[in-house]
Amino acid sequence: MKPNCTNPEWVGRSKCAVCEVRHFVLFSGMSSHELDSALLPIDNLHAAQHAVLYEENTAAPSVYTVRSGLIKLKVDLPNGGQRIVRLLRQGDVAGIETLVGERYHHTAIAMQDTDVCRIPREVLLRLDQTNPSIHQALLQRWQRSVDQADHTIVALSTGSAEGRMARLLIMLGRSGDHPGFMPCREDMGALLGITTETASRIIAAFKRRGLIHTDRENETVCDLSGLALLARK
Amino acid sequence: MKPNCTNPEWVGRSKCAVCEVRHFVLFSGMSSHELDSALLPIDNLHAAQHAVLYEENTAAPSVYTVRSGLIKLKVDLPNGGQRIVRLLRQGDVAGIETLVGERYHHTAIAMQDTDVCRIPREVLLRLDQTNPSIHQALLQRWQRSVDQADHTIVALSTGSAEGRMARLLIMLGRSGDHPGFMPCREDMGALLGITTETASRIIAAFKRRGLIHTDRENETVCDLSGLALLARK
DNA sequence: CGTTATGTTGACCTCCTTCAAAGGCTGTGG
DNA sequence: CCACAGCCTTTGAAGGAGGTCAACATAACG
Repeated sequence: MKPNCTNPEWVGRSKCAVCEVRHFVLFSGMSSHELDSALLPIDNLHAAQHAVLYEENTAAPSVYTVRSGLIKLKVDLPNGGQRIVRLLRQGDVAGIETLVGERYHHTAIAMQDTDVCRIPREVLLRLDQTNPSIHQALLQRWQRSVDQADHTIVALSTGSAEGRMARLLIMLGRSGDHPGFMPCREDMGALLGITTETASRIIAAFKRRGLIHTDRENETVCDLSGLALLARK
Repeated sequence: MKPNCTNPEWVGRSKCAVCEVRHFVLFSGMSSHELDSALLPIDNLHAAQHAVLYEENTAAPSVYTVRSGLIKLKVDLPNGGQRIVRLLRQGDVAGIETLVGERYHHTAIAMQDTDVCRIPREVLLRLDQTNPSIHQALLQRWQRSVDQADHTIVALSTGSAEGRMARLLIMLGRSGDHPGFMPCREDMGALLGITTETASRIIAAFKRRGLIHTDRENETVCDLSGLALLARK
């Protein structure tokens, strides 16, 4: 995981005021002046695909906000398997549990090349107490986590494997950041609570049925309306 | 849903200072004086079994904290079915989403006779801004919602139906409030993402295997260590 | 005492898992 | 440049787990 601080634009801390996604991330409510005067020890990091941001049950010093890319939060199962609990995209927050607890509740791994801001626990705690707009933004992120968890219960863990897969593809398709990103079959299985083989079979069947194409640039395009039909039942 | 206000002890608002579960609920951080002087328009309600606290997608004027009993949060599925997203017990909070949004995200229904405190949205928003201990308690409840949602993903929506059921029974057994409460089979199915029939079959099999007994008072007792074995895989 | 809701059980069939093998893609070293 | 290893995907075959539909039992209730 490589800090962006080599770039002179990022001298030791991330200049949130010039961040192109600042409207999506936590500090969107702060004025440029506030941000400048805060001298925040916030780092802008680049996480290569498969990089691990933090691991389940380890000490939790930092919160991360996603600037671009895709992060999975997974937990290990007692039988050796694993389950992906949530996917995080632009504007989502990883590791908020650090604000009320000592340890991370998941393992966070980049599924694509991903840019994140790393914010120390204490900084965010202080901002939460002193800055009402940050406070409000924090509450919203927390609720977003709940909503996303609920979504993986209702949409990705309920009904037939085919229906779940359709809902997953729709969800990925709605991603503004990298439309049509295809996780590996193993991750799909861990997201839907099915085996890798079943995930592969379903994707293959979707391709044969024309619900998924892979164009010349190796990008996958989904027939969202067709998938929506499958997602209903 | 019947207000407790007929009881002279509860004259129009809940006297949180004398609440026997105040250490579990939101206002545990406030002094008696603070509570008394706040004149909070908080109602103490009794929800009979099957009573509906609020419905999905309706306007959200209030947050509820559970004083005793058991509440289910469910969502309706497009195909007519339903999925229970989480269970709330003593100290849990229902409807926090009201603090950052306009509508409830679930339907909340009492599974047993349940006592709740109903707190108006605005009151909680104000307390959150003015009282740091309330603020902290609120963050903790929010995180608890996330943890509970994650638990229903990992423990109740992953693995074989038998394993899920074992984990559900263990979870219900740990309930300090009403140990060994048995939901109806339909609710079990909706919690685990399986059919009512499968839930019934598994419970029946557990009884035959001696993992569950029903004693003379019709209370069910579980062999938690035996269930823990099944829960592992 | 019938009525209704809920739990149980059976039969059948579909879907998913499991185990195994083969194909395809990529990077590496000869 | 080719061969080979390693990883991921795909596919097959077989068995098991769970869904579906239906019948029946049981308990609660008017």
